[in-house]
Amino acid sequence: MAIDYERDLNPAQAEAVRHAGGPLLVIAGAGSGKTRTIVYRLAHLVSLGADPDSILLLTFTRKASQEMLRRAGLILGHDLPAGSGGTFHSFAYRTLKRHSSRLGRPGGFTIMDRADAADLLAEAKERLKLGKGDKSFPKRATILELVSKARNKEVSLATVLQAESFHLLPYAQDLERMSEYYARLKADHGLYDYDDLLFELEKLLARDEAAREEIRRRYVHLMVDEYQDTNLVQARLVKLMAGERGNVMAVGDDAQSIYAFRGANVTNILRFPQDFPGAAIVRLEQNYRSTQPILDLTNAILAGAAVKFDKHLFTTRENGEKPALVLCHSDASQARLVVDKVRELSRKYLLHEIAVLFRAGYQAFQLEVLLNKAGIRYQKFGGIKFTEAAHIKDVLCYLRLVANATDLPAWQRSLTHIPGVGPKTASGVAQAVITGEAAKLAKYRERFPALAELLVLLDALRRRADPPARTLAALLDYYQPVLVSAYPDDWPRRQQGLEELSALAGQYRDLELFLADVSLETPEDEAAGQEDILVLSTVHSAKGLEWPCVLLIDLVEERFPVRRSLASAEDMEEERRLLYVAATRAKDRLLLYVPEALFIRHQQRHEPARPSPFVLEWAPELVSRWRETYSGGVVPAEPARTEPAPTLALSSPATRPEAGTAAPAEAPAPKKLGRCTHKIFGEGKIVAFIPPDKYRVNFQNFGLKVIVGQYLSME
DNA sequence: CCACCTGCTGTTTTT
DNA sequence: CAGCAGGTGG
Repeated sequence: MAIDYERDLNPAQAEAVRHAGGPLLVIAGAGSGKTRTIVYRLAHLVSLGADPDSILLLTFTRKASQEMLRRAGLILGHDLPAGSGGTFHSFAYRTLKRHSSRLGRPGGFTIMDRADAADLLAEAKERLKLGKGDKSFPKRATILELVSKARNKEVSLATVLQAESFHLLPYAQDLERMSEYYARLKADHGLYDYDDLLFELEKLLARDEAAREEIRRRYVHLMVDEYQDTNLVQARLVKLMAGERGNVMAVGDDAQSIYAFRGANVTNILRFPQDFPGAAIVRLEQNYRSTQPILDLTNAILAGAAVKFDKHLFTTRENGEKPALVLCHSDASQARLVVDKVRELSRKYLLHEIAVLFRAGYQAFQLEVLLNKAGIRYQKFGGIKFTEAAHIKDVLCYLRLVANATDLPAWQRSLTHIPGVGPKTASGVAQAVITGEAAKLAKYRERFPALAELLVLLDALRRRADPPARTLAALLDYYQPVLVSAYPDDWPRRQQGLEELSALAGQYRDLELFLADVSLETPEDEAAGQEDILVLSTVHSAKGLEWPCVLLIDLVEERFPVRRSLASAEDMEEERRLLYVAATRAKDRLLLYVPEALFIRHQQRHEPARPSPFVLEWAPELVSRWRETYSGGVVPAEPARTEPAPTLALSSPATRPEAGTAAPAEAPAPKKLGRCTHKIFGEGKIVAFIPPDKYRVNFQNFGLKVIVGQYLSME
């Protein structure tokens, strides 16, 4: 197979592809053909005689890794050898498993997902008798987040608390103790959390020369994508594996760093030339993805960053529609408008060429309901995963017990499904099983006949060591009545998921490997991408992907950026980069939705929302503006001119002078204090002007509120 | 002593 | 709507 490098690549891409050896850093702007460059380089190396088995492709996210391997397979004309690439975590698992005899963990090890880790922390809390009766003791999810962040950033728990949760500082000691106990529980029960995979691999490579040499011999060429998302230990792993030879190609974009929250460190990519002396550096700046109007907007988003990026993307795709900014009454009507728009677009585009993006998984709930009603098929990425669904976890826990009889969280979960058994009994039984206290166990078996049944089954399965699919089938028989009684309203739907799991298990011969893949690689959903199906995705999961049409919803304060980030300049910068990532996914059409009110669940009513501060930065010519009419249509909205009285009209957000450049005296003249109306709140009285653009309004039915002037009309 | 029920709270992103 | 704490009844 001959690849025409001259035809397919621009000079910068070709330079990266032809790079002879030694370290190479590719700074690749969004849509600049980054994946293409990696894939062509891989093909080039193979054409020069490199063994495909000797090339390792690593990234942080599973999505990006799958996409990279898929495209590499396409250009090479065949699938890459298994083990050619994956996420850092899955690579770490495979390597650790291969060297498990050297790890001093004879019983094998099980990977815990977030829920398991939280359960184990709860166990630690229980045993240490911490936080009893203290309502403000941090929740286990919060603690897990803090513990993991401390590890990822490689600082003390106290430092993390100091930096972002000072209100929890009084608990620093308790949390420290919990964290230590948690680590001990993991070691005692053959459990690894996600972070352990990376640190254990580092330990192995650093201490065990034979293992290190084996890896270095095996992987001659290392390619790391999304390098800006690596954390400290990942960067050290790359260094350890590359060795003296330093055949590392790191690809990334500092402007797309969106994982600082889990310890990703942009300085990794900035420091690459120092970490790997003599590194060649190639910059890819021509964008092949988006039209110029879309790039104008994304360049503007970056221009507002506090840390300026030395980046200005350009394209030859001069023509195209401006991004559309759509004002809608509420998030509920936004969902309806999005469905309408998807229907309209689907006349010109295939459904899978359209994506709806959002900041957090729950923001798609209303939309999902409407899509189901409209009969539009969709696939959702991000948010709750297949394997996190309760019934799937149940069954996986039985399997885990077959693979690892000391898996404490798995015991807890499996045993509490037995009638009459709760957390305490479960803990006691697990303890008795693990330590082999036969007498104690016999008592438990007597008291709970169903327990005896489960123990016999697990024992038999462990001895038989069948292929995973057969073991799973036996366990499903056992689980069936549990499923029906635990989920009386929707067990048939859940059963389908279990069948999918069975099908997946059929592809494996090794139980441990099956379990690891289930927690480290998203099992491809039944709709595997190429089908004609709409994509819903969090912005994080959309990274590295592209669509002709992108609809971005909920561009309001508190949702994008999320509320918590408003307090910290650093977090706000990450939100900005996140918005940049979202907008740069679009090739032809970009639609941005700004609801003016959000449904507040616990109050059962709508509250007004303010547009995202990022939206307020955009100059009027960057976007076309639209608003929802009261009859549910969408009409062009001329900025500012729609205001009834020019003297009262505040400059529209887009024309507002840069904050800080305008002296207070130059601020727009305040509206008269007097009566006004608001779409949601109805009639009210303006009682004060709050520069630069807000009013305090006393509404007849809602009381005092602070409202952006733009949303008030005067009588 | 412990499982189960009831009522309150507060919602990010990934491996 | 889940996750969690505190009360209750077995």
